[in-house]
Order: sequence, then C-alpha cells, then structure tokens
Amino acid sequence: MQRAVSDEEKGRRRADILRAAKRVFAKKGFHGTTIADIAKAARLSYGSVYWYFDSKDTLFHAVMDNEEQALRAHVWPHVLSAAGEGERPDPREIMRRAVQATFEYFEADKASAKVLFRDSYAMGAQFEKHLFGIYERFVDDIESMIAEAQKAQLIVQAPPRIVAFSVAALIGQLALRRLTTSDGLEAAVLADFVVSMTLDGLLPR
Amino acid sequence: MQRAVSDEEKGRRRADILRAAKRVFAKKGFHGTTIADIAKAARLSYGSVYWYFDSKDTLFHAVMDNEEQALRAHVWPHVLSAAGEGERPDPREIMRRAVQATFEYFEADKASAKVLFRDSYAMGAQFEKHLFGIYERFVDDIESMIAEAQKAQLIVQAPPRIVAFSVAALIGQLALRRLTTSDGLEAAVLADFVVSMTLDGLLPR
Amino acid sequence: MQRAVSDEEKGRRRADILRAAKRVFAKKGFHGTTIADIAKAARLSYGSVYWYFDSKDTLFHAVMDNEEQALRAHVWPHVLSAAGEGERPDPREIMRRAVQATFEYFEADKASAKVLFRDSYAMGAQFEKHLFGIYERFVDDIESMIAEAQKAQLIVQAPPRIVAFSVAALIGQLALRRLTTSDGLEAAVLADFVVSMTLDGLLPR
Amino acid sequence: MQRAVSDEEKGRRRADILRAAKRVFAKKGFHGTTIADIAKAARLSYGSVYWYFDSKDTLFHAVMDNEEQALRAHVWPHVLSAAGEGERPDPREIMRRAVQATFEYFEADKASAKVLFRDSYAMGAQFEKHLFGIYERFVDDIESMIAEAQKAQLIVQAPPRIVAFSVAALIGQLALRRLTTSDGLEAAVLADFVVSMTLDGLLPR
DNA sequence: AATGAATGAGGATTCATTCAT
DNA sequence: AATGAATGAATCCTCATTCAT
Repeated sequence: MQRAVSDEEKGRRRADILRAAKRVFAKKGFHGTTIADIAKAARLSYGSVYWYFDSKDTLFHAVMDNEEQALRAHVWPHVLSAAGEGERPDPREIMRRAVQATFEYFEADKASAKVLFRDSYAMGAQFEKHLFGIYERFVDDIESMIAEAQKAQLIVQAPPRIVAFSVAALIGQLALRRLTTSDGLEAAVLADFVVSMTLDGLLPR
Repeated sequence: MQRAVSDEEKGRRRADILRAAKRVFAKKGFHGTTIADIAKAARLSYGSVYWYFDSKDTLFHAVMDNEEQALRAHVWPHVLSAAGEGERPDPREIMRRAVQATFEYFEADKASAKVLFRDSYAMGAQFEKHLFGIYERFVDDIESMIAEAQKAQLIVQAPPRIVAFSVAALIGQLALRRLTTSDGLEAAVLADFVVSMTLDGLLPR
Repeated sequence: MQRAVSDEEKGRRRADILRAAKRVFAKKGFHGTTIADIAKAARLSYGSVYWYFDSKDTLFHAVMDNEEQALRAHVWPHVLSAAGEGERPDPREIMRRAVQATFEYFEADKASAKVLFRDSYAMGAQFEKHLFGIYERFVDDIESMIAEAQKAQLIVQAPPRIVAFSVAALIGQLALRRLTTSDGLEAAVLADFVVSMTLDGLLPR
Repeated sequence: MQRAVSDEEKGRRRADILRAAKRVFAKKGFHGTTIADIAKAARLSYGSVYWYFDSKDTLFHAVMDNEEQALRAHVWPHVLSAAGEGERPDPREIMRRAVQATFEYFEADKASAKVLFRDSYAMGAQFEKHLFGIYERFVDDIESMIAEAQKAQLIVQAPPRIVAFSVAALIGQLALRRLTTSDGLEAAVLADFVVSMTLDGLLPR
C-alpha cells in the first residue's frame, strides 16, 4: 500500500518535472535551458531532478516521447471516428479532421509544438536517431492511410512515403507558424486550406 | 592603394571564415561548434576570427544572410527565365523550376540546407527576429508570384501568404529530408511530385 | 529483554555494514565509494546507514579500527605461542610466525590489506591522526619485542622504534604487493625471506 | 625567435603549474585539491590550468612523472659515483649513498615524497597502471644492482625482484615517515641503519 | 528502525571573449 | 593584422546528509 502510494507519488512528480521541462524547453530552447530552470519551474531543488532523470539529455528525450504520445492520443480518435463514419472512408474528411485536431492540439499546448518541431531539430547527432524515430512514426501512420487510399484509387499514384512526409511537413510547419505569427486564421479554416490544397491542388479544376 | 588591397584581402578572409563557419555549423550545429573549430577550418588562429566578426552570434547571422543570398541568387534566374518564356507565364513550369533549382542548390551544398533549415531553428529568442526576417523574405517572393497567378485566375483563391508559406515549407522540409534520407529519388522527380501535388492535388482529376 | 534482542540485532546490522563497507572501500577506494554502494552491498537502504554511523568518515574510521583489531587478533596468538615455546624466545621463529600470519591474514582477506595500507593513506589531514594511531600501535607491539630482544642481546643495538617501523613497513608493503602482483611465491617462502633478510642481512655470513 | 621565446615561456608556465600542483597535492591530497587551489598557488586563473593540462588527472600524472624524474636525477649520480670508486663496487657504499641521497631529496622537498608515496596510492584503478609503471622502474633499477651483486656473490641468493622491492619499500616508507614524525635522527644515521640492517641483518654477527 | 525523496554545496570542465605582444 | 595566452562566467552532475513518513 505504502509502496503503491509511493509509486503513484513518484509518477506524479515525474510528470510534474516533465511538464515543467516542456515549458522551459519550449521557452528557452534546449541549450538555453538549465536544469536549475526546470527545477525551479517544477518547484524542486535542482538536485532532485536527477532523482527522476539521469541527465538533461534523458529528460529531453522523455519530453519528446511524452509529447509524441500525447499528440497521437489527441489526434488519432478524430481520424478513427472520421474513418468509421459513412459506408466508405472519405479521405478528405479524415484528413481535415486530422489536420484540425493537430492544429488544435498545438494551439492548446504551444510548448508542445515548439519542443517537437523546433528544438528537436538542431540537437546534434546524439538525438538524431531518436528524433528520426519519432518523425518516422508520424510519417508511418500517414503513409499507411495514403497507401490504402491509393489502393482504393481514391488518390493519385505517387511514392506514398513522400506523400506522407509532405503532408506531415505541411501540417507541422503550419502548426509551428501559428505559434509565432498570427494571421487571424482559425484552425478550421487553415485545416480546410491544407486539405484543399493537398487534395485538389492549386490549379482550378 | 595599400588600403584597397587590404580591403580586398580582408574581404577574402571574411569570406573564408564564412565558408568555414558554414561547414562547421552544418556539421556540428551552432552549439556544438566552437570558434576554435571554425578558425581551424579557416586556417586561422581563433583570436583572429574576432577581427572579422564581433561574436559567434554575429558570425552565425552573417552565415545565414550569406546563405539566403546565395540561394536566391541561384534560384531566381530559373524562375525569371521560366516566367519570361512563352506569351503568358505557366505557373506549373515556374514552380517546377524553382523547386528543382532549390533542390539542386541544396544538393550541391548540403551544409547550406542544414544551416538554414535546421540550426537556425532552435536558436533562442535572440535569433528569432532575424531568422523570421529571412523566412519572411522567402515567403514574400513566393507570395507575390502566387498573388499574380491568382489575379490571372491561374490558381484558386486562398490566402496567398498561407499558400506561399505552405509551398516554402514543403520545399524546405523535403530538401532537408534529402540530406538525411536517401530514397533514391532524383531531384527532378521529387520536384515534379511537389509541383504536381501542389497544383493538381492528390485526388484524381 | 526486547531491548537486548534489539541491541543484538543492531550489533549484527552494524557488523554487516562494516563488512560491506570494507569490501567496497577495498574495491573502489574511499573516494570512489558512495554510501549507496555500501548500503547496497549490505542489503540496506542507504538512509539506514546513518542510523548506525554518523558519517562516511566515521564509517571509514570504524572499518579501520575493526581491521586493526582483527589483524591483531589473528597475528598475536602466533607470536605468543612462538614466544612461549622452548626455554628462551627465538626471535627468528617469533618473527617468522608473525610475518607469515600477517601474510596469511591478508591473503585470506585481501580487502583488509587494501583498506589498511592503501586507502588509509591519502585521506587528508582529517584521518592522519587516527591513522597515525593505528600504525603507531602496530609499531609499538613490534618495538617492545625488539627492545626485549635487544636487552637479551639477541639482536644488534639500534633505535628500536626505527627497527620496529622498518619491520612493519616491510611486512605491510610486501603484503600489499601480493595483492596486485603475483610472482608465485608462497606466503611461507616470502615470510622466510623477510625474516632472513631482516635478521641475517643480505651479505653472506 | 618570437616562437622560441614563446615556447620557452610556455615551458616555464607549465613548470610553475607543476610545482604549484605538487605543493597543493602534497598538502591536501589529490581529492582534497581543487583546480582552483592549484591555479591560485600558481597565480593563474583556474581556466588557464586547462591551457597547459587537459584535466586534473593528467596534471596529477604529470606531477608524478616529474617527481620520478627529479628523484632519479638526484639519486643516480650518487650511485654511479659510488659504483665507480675503488676497483670493485662496494654494495654497502652504493646502497648507503643511494639511501642517503633519497632521504636528502625528500628532506629537501617534502612535497615530493608525499605525492609519490602517499597520494599515488589510493587513486583508483585509473592510475594504477601508470603508478605501477613508476614503481616498477624504481624496483627495476635496484633489481639490476642486486642481481649483479648476486652474480659477484657479494650478497646472498634470493629472488632479486623481492629483494629489490623490499629495499625500495623500506626506503620509501622510512622517507615518508620522516615527513610526519621527527625522531631527531639525521638522514645519514637513518641511512646507515637501513644499510646495516639490510646487509648485515639484525642478529649479531 | 527503515526507507528513499529532497536538498544543495561543491567541483571539474568548457569556451566565448579580451588583450598584450 | 595576427596570434594565442589568460580569464572567469556558466553549468552539469555527484553525493553526503537530512528528514518526513
């Protein structure tokens, strides 16, 4: 019992630090952040951070993984529900919802986008592999959808991985842009645009 | 006279350092690079770097600006020549050339893409403004083309800045991807895909 | 009653920790050892170590004292039995047994020698006094034997303390050497050599 | 010219640091010494120490090597001069001079003995190899003398390495002892005793 | 008695920057 | 102009010790 409480407690603290770390990393970037910054944000002494994480690197990895999961957890249900509606999946609707959900997610948690799409880049070779994995998984998801749609001849033939990557890049960069630039466009409108450009193209039909 | 030679000499040295800095920044990232690294690559003593640049930040800024100019200088002629051909501009051809030229440029100078699209991100607030300016200028160029094409009803209506940004993001991310992932696709093929997806969309026409 | 059991229990735990500490100190050196290391070796949580010992320093002191006692307890009987045999004490036999017993002791418990002769050195001023005491007591024992032998004109005149220290040093260093260097010499052979060199000298008689 | 001066200057500084480091290491022990301590003793800022030495470990190694050389440089001439006198080498005289020279050396530079015989022990596995080499070289020197003397039947047969090690240990420990304990014995007297005990033994002849 | 979370002093090391030569 | 020695701020991380439970 005592043990269980302790574990739960420990998990909570870990989550606190993770949350604080995300905030600070997002604000100051990885290299601009000190462990002391994070500790202060988590209302802990800096030594304690090391009780939960082995190093600054480890902590950053954990933040990234966490964000990845949270993002998927938020977006996926929207995709599934869209896919489950009607008799046959409507790629347009699926994509629209996925994009919009992604925008909303980042809108609600701006730090998340910053960490995932900004910091995780310039981290040096050490992180490249880990980071690569995360992106690949995003692209994997999209790719499988693309491939299926191609099989059903719902969309044109093209290397599905490239298509998937392009869509992912588009979403990611637009989401990131929204954090620094406000052009007054709502998430829904932007999502519509992404979908429309991606599916219909810019040339008049 | 003495002065002129000296200035010229100075310019040459400056360029040497800039070139060396780009290489090293691209390889090790901004934070992983020391002034000594750059100096060694430029075959100078590290103290001398400060004769040409005030600080590491200044140097990085200069590298970015330099790359921006070089990229534009490479890409623009292709765009102009495409725009000047025939009686009326063909957006497809313009875009195809622009994209391909960009890919080629980064292909030929991989360090450039790394510096522009990777490092310049996570640099902290200090660079954000400067960096922002660079990207905005890219987008500006594209935006004006988009706007014109829309006026001529060559492409669909949509917020031109968003369209422009999307195209820029797509090109940038795909170029960056080519540096780490080799899927065997040639630049021309990839360019065709970007154009085709962007202009025609993924849905079968 | 409860108390007695508790005390006994406590003594056992203390001994456990002491034993574990000796092992770890011997293996990693004082500065290379953490309280956590010791606790783990003693199958305790590290916080508990402080219930038995005030500090790491205290613990190290205790280990040294313990080793000192154990060594004496092992060696002394051999000396006494040798001294009690025959009608008059034979210094050669006494010494031979003492040396051999010492070698055997350290042979059986290598950690002991390491702690006593290696770590206890470079411990800084804090330990110097304590350490000094231990060595002095060793030397005291030998000195009294030396002095007695001198009185009986069994050995040559010389400052007995220096003689005693020399013998102690010789034994200690040779014992320590055996821990790292194996030249295949058995303890008995080595003991014979020490005695022979010390008593007869290197010059042919 | 400029270059040569600079090199000379650099060597001087390095020597300054080495000297300062020896003093501080001797006083506080390796673990009790901070780089800042050494820097202050050398009247430098602590960052500068790293201009001359890669790390604290490296610096300590360098100090040890330095002391080894200095000791040999001091003692060896005495040995050689003794060996060169008369028609055949007198082991007693050679040894007496070597021992006395060693005592004198350490007498004049107490820090040296502390570093070589005290700190260098408990340094952990990292140094063991290096340290081992130093001691082995000392013992090598003595061993060859011993072996030669044995060949000439000047001294009794016994494993020369053990004999050599024993002599080295005796000298070392007695020298170290003199640093902390003053029994009023002059170096010459002590040297005589070592020689006499080692060569003639403690038993009356 | 025992646990292990929390604390924070302490220290090695890096590196941008300055400046005497 | 160029050099490279010197500086010291900055930061990660370790670990002895304390203390609430």
